[in-house]
Amino acid sequence: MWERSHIQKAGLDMSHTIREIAQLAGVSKSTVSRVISGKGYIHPETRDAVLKVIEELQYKPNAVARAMVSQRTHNIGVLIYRREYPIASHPFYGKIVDAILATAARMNYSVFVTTDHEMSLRSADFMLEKRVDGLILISRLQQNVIDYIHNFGIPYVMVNGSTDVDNVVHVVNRDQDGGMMAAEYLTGLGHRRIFVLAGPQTHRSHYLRLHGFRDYLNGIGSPLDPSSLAYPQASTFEQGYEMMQQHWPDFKSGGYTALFATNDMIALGAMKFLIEQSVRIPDQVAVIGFDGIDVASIYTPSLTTIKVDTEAMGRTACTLLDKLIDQQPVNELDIELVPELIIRQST
Amino acid sequence: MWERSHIQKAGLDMSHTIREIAQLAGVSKSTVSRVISGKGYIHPETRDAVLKVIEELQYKPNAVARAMVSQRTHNIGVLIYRREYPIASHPFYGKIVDAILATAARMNYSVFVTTDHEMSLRSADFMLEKRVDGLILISRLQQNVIDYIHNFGIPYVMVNGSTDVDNVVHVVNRDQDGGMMAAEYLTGLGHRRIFVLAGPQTHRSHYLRLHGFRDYLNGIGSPLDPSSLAYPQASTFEQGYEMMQQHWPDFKSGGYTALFATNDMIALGAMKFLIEQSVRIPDQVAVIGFDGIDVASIYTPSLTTIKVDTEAMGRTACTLLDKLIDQQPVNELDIELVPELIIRQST
DNA sequence: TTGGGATGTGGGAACGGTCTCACATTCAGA
DNA sequence: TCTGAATGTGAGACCGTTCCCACATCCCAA
Repeated sequence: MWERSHIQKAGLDMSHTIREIAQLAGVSKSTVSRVISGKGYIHPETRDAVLKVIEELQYKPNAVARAMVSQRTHNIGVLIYRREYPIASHPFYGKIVDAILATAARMNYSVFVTTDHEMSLRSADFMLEKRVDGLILISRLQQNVIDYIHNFGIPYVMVNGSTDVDNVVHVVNRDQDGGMMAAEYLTGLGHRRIFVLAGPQTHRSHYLRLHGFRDYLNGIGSPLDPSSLAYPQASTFEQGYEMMQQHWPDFKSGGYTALFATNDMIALGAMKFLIEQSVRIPDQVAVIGFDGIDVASIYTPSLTTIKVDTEAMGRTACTLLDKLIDQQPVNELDIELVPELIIRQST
Repeated sequence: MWERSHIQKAGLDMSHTIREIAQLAGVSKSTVSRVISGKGYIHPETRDAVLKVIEELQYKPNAVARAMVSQRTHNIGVLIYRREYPIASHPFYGKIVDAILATAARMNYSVFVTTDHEMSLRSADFMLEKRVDGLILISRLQQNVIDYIHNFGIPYVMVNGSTDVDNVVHVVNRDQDGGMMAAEYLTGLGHRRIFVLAGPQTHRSHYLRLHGFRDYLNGIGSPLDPSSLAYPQASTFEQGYEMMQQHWPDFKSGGYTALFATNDMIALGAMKFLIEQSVRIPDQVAVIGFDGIDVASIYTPSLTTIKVDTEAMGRTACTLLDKLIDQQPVNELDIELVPELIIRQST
């Protein structure tokens, strides 16, 4: 049986306070504070003496106490709504989180990461009570959660979501343009019979991607036939597979030469089914997805896709949030990022 | 041009203090504190009156102030060392983080997630200054970072890593057993000529997995030939692909019927190369990986693997850390989780 | 010599809670 | 009627910082 006290003893000793430093250096705590912050006048000799004690005791300023008086925690929260997947390992949102983590670190913010499924208000409450300086809301959170946060009066930025509230900073992908890019690319390759797997149309992204795609086809006078469309209920691999399976008879008889899915996971699921049916990709059927998740690049065949700039999403969200926190003016409320066509083996 | 003051005004008003509540309820702040904490005697009527004011003002206790006096932040930090990938989106570590996030939320902890590449001590310093109640260290951090944290005297748990320091709680996978399971399974299928791609042997996991595999083969009198072994420099998809490509001539002429890789990413990379060479999997070559990442299950063919219980890793780490924080006795320092063989299409 | 800016330091009030202690009231049992 | 435990409330110290203000030098120009 082993008790924690052992570990405790192993450490040199628990953390010190500014008062102890002051005492040992023979100065007042105000002076120590001045040395640490670098503000105000201080005699070089005094500074060195204080610095020496700080070094010796391995003193680390208490950020909690600091936050208490400065009313700034230098913490931000990331709140994600996900039903299907947990957050961090989500192939798409995880990338955004990564970018936020990297950018926030550079800006000296620590990041609370929270996933919110079901308990909704509880996780928001948590962040609010912890007095984060600001929040980044990812994906489509329930409106009541947004209102709740909004009413608390804390700065926040929405990523890849939408809300009814006005005057909120949004960072989104130009999904409609991306849809058009996909259509332009496929038709440019000569494809005319294209099957489309469109994820939940209640989702802003899926909706816009489909519409961009459709608009382009309309524009070139080759409109999308309703029978060429299927709607997976969720934007998952499994749904992609099942939907493809379900529509396989029509697909075969329909003379389709290409497939567009409104996200990569659906595309991959569909592709798996096609491969299992010994369909040669891209020779018999070309496949294009949307998102640009990592898996798409390592699949066999690797998946052509419209890549969302998740790095920029996270980075921009962070930068804007920092501005809001600093009360700096933000001259654009809606940041729209341009996606990129990544051509791979599947087309 | 839009300024943040607009958003500010939108909120009902900034957060209130216990003092305001007290004033409005006509009681002292001690009483309000008692209502909130539920400790001590309090008259039902007084409680209701206070509760009413709290509800009206949407009062949220300030966790920072609370932490200040209680010396407990109810925050924990997750520190991950990763060179190749960012953290959250890492297919393996991301899963552990997810489990930590879920468990921590259940235990009323908020979680700081930090990735540590290069800056090493800086991210540790950050957590320490924020006075987290404890830390979870994932993967093999540099020893000096561990020492640094250890000396500070804060409770911490190591996941999937190792250290020279004694009396540290470790949560690991039974990698050696897993290696044996892979060998047992493949030989059970009748395979005798097995090629092995073993990731960096400086990594505890890769080292043990290879050794378990080798031990089993030795045990059944069919030892692994050194020529059947290749060492990718990193445990990545690309390295798996390249290594397979490089050893392809030997592989073809060697009469191999199976491939074992010490992690899934390497296995997938190798598999991609094999598929591109029109090798039929599993008919001509059976492939087995290790880790049990999501991609393995959706690949075509899906990858048989030794799955590490990442959920239990995160959960256990959290539970143990909570015990350490609470100064409860921990009767086992090394928690070893049992991996599971997941049979899929590739074997 | 004297005034006053520049330089250097300390005292003490916040920040928003928790918690101990003191004190007041009620009430049951002797 | 008295006593003391149970119940209920408030005052104020404290957690570890920051920052304002007061005060003490020092130095240089008038």
